[in-house]
Amino acid sequence: MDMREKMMLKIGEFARIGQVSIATLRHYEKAGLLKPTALDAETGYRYYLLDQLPRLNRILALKDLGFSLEQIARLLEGDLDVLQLRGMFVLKQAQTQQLIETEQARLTRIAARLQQIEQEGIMPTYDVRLKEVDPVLVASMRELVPLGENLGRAYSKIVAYLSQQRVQPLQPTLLLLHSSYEWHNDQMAIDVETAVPVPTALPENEQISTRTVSGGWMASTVHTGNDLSMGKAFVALYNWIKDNEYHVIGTPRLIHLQRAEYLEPSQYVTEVQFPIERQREK
Amino acid sequence: MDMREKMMLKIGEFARIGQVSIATLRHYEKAGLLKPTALDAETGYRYYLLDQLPRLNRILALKDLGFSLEQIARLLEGDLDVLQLRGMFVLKQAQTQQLIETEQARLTRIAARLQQIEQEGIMPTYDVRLKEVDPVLVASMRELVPLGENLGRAYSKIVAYLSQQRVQPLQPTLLLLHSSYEWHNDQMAIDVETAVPVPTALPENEQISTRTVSGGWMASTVHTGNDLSMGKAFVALYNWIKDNEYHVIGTPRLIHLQRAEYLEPSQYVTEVQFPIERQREK
DNA sequence: TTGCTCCTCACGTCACGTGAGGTGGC
DNA sequence: TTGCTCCTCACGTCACGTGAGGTGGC
Repeated sequence: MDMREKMMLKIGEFARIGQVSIATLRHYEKAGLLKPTALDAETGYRYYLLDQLPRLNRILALKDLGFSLEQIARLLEGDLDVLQLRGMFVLKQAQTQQLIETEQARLTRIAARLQQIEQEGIMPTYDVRLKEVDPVLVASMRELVPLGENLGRAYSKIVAYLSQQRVQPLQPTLLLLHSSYEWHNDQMAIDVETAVPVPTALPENEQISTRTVSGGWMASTVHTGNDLSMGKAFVALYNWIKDNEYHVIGTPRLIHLQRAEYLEPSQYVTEVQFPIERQREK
Repeated sequence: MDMREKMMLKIGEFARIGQVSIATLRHYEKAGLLKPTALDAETGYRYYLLDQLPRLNRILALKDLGFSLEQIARLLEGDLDVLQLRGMFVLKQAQTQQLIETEQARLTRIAARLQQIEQEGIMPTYDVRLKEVDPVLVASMRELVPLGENLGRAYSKIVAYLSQQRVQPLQPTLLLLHSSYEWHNDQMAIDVETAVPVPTALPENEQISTRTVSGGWMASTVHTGNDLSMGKAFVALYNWIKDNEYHVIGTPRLIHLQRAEYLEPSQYVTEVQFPIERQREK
């Protein structure tokens, strides 16, 4: 090699100086980010100049800022004006900020789980999920149900009315718990609305009306078994909502995913939902 | 279907209730996480029971905590004792914490870049990288070099000595800048050590000694061109170190990656390194 | 002749998403 | 017959890492 020329580096040397793997350099070539200055036509050997080191460093610096190779290619093209350049960095900044917040929330949930595991010595029974539900049209009836009685006793009345109106009830039935237990006629009672989804509005009845139950974000868990054993599901939901800095903004709901006369109560499957909202910032 | 049996759900219904995609359910089956209760041998249709919803929710909750499907499989196996269970969560917590710190650091770097772009209206010239370098054995000579003179003027003396000792100098030469400019004999001068890597120790000489230059973490950037225009590289390094909450813990180094008599100074390639350390926590 | 470095495919990663091409029940 | 739902491959994603099988220069 002519000593008066700049040093040509084989891929291994350039990789060592640049502190990257050979595979990375080949990958960057395929991605159009960094082409060897020379290619030996016979052997296919790649040759690099040290002049290319700043470009490699720029690629690695941008990657370190979180840009994809495709974005880096655009950034290196040089045909961006300052506003576009700034835009890409502002966007990346926002995405990174968002990611951090997501991970912080995750950390909170992990810590809550860990505490449960340490207290109970086992994986908690109920898994809470955040979900968005759609509004739904229902035929509903609201009443005070004395303690101990079947919460959904209005269900058969609604079904009878629907059948009389020749309307098919849609699965599954919702119960909206408008209050906790309270006194009513010397008994503890609960103010509950039984709501059966229907495909279309019905004429009013003195007891049964058609309305739209609102949708929105819910903290949700699934309970298997009879209604009396549902307390822990409520506790799990409450704790999750508290630990994750949400708060309740409406009536709790029970969704009778699996329930029928011919089933044992131990086979019932009920989803419990609490409508929630992010805690306001302090 | 016998009405006295539990409802069998087709994959689409189960997916809708569980708020996941059909592809996800099929994927979880392949991963051994959630098998349909029944498979129609003729059609291949998958059938699920609502009883499986809690398991799906558990899978999704664990995924939401950041576990991989393989880890979730282990967590669901149930053959973990509390210590192992706790261990997996503690590990995940630590990893998440680590990730957040990494992203925070990234955010700091993005903000610094963004500020540079807004001030200079262009992508900064120098890209700083963090790298770890190995200790290296060198033949070195330290002297005070007056302002304006070639910093590496000791280089030829060392090379001559090495040649006399029949030792090949290894590329590339290092300069260690032991001080900034200071007064010396009525002139500004800089205390600089020229260090040529050698494969083996040499006998002492009144001017040239063999020693090991320490390794460690460096903030590094690459300058192309002559030494006089190197100021901006130093500024870029200083700012990066400050912005990223490191601090300098040793002498700056210049590495003559590309430099020779026959080259134009504009073709010189020099790496500038500052040994650094994480800022102590407040 | 033996290492050493380089070459080009091709496949794997992770958790699915997205067709392509085909079948079964109302 | 026409939608609708389901089926099974197969490929793509992103930035490389890791062989397998082969070649060129000291």
